[in-house]
Amino acid sequence: MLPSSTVENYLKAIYVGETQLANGQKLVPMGQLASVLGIAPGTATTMVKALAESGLAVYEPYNGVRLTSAGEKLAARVLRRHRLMELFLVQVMGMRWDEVHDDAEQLEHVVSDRLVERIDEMLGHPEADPHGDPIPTAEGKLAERPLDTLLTCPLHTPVTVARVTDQDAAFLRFIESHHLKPGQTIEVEARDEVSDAVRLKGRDDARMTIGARAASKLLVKAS
Amino acid sequence: MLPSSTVENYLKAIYVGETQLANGQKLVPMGQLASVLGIAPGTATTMVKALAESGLAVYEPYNGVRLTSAGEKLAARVLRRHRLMELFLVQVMGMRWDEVHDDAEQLEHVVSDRLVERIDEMLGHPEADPHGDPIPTAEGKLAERPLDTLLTCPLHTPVTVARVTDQDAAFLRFIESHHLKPGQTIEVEARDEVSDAVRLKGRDDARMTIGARAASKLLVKAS
DNA sequence: GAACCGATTTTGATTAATCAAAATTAAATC
DNA sequence: GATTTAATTTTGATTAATCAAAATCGGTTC
Repeated sequence: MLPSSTVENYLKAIYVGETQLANGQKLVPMGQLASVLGIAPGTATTMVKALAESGLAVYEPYNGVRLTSAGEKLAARVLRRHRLMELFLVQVMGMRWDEVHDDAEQLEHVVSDRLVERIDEMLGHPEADPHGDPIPTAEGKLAERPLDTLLTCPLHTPVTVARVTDQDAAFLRFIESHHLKPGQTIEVEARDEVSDAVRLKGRDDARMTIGARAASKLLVKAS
Repeated sequence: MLPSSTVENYLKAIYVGETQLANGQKLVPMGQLASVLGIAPGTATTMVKALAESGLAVYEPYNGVRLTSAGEKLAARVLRRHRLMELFLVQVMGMRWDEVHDDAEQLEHVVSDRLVERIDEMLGHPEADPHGDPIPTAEGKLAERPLDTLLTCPLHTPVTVARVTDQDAAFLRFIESHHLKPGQTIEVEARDEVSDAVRLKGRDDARMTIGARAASKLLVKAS
């Protein structure tokens, strides 16, 4: 029984939700799930019970939900398709990185294994999509490495942008126009708790100040 | 209100069904519709009534159904996507012409206008897909020209294969291996009503005999 | 014209996915 | 410990799409 697009979306949301949990936590709460999927809370409860029934998730009433290994496998497949499609649309179809999310959101549910693997090959078995999000392997392994954000990385030290964790088109265009895309090198000059601001030194020593909320969406590694 | 994949499939089936009607006929019978869509006859009736309700089709009880101009517009859009995707999968993704149908069947419902038009451009605004089926324009115009089949074309006269009206993979592979793909030139040497056979002269004067049913699926034009 | 037959329509049910609103629970506050 | 609150679950309905099987229709056949 192959999963419907709806089920795939639930699995993906739980999978991604799990990776974002504070250390130690292991259950994604219903409220969060409902909100990222844009559905009523009661709907999430009903659906998650069905997922548990079919062995894809473990459901603890009032606590939340996590995936079984079967569920994780399926979720990784969907995420693999999504991220490969995003990269394909940018690299091969020449689309902008801020306009590929919605297409990938649809395509992830319908592309055949044959086509996905051909795309993977055409792209040279890439490890990350245009936003730096890691692409699960065909076997369902996801290499999530722990990264600093611009709120946690050391000051006055060159770092390389590795990942942008927001799909909003306007935000992505801002990132691009300020040379903050994955691969580019920057440095945090100062953080101010009170004003909630982070001051950066970018390419050509350009200075810019962004809010803490935005800074937390830029993941970096030492460079 | 954008149409569901199901509705798109009904529209496409009616649209294609209309073009295959004997001259003078204008209604697609429910039975045929149900059979090409692989659904129960009663389901077709119910759905077609709903299509009529929403102004996409005209339904005459016990006689059949045809599209309104609004329905035709939508159907042409779906067909355009399907055929452009087939050609894209062959030309750009390097897939074989006998393996692209199922992927295109899914993709036709989800690719965005932006992506479709980019593909159209990348392919140089093509007029036909790999099977020779004409691609409707973005405005919904379909250039269906009347063609002979190998059962109706003149004998002992060179003709060019223009279109293969069967998506069966085994059949397509047969066509390919015998050099009968669209664009290739052949000649009908003889037809025999009794044995139901058609004898052809192909590339390098190769002789072959095919059945009338197969011959009717090869559309040709004078060359 | 009566009887039959194949195609079509109706009927009654089912499944997946959803919502709004009422009921309940767990945890936090007093 | 009683009360309030926020999250969650339950309930009752709805919509889209489907089926099987019974009923009906339209057009031959006798």
